[in-house]
Amino acid sequence: MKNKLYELYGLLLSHFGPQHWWPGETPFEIMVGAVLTQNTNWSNVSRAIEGLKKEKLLSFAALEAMPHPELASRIQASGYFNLKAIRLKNLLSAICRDYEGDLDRLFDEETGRLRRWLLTVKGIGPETADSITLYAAGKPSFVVDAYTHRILSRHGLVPEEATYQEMQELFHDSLPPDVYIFNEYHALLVALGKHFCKKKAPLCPGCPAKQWTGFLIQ
DNA sequence: CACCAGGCAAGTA
DNA sequence: TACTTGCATGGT
Repeated sequence: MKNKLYELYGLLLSHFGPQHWWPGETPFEIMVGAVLTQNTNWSNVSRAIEGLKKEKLLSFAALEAMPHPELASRIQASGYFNLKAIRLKNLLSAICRDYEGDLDRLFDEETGRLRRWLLTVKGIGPETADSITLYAAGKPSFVVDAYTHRILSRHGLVPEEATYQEMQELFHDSLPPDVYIFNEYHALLVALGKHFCKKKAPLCPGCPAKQWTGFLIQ
């Protein structure tokens, strides 16, 4: 009862079951997906990634060498394709510059160092940095997204104007720094958000998911 | 038809 | 510092 966030985790896990994120097979694929899914439905991202896979182009070397117009057209289905082509290239170029193009070396960095390095890349913001850190590198940095903010604020657990850092600290202070828990918890919040906490949905006292909101509202 | 989706950076005052 | 705007596809 004193740690609502940890309690919510258990409740979500028992209702939705393990989500087994990220939906990607390799750290590289996860990193690419993290950039492509910025403000975008996953089904569109998935189409773009499957297209690259089909042509055997989903590799560091292939994408790094690909001219901008071709990369943009190949990721068209993910939306914002010109922007995302540049962002992906920025990231790959920076890895070449600072880590000799060696993803394993980048992902061997200590959690905080890795996250801060990712944030220096233009086009990588806090959520994308944390997604890569947690899901591609396997380090415990909690991912906060639009659903997380909506769910927390609608339950009165944070003010509407809470910042990314404030929400992340709330999770970091409430949970053991466990990669498995961070992984599942974020995925479960997305699952919950998709079902019951959409933008236009009624606020939580009246929302349809009585099973999980009941205990939070009291 | 309008609205939304697992953001981010640049522009304006 | 505090808002606002551009980026773009595909599903409901």
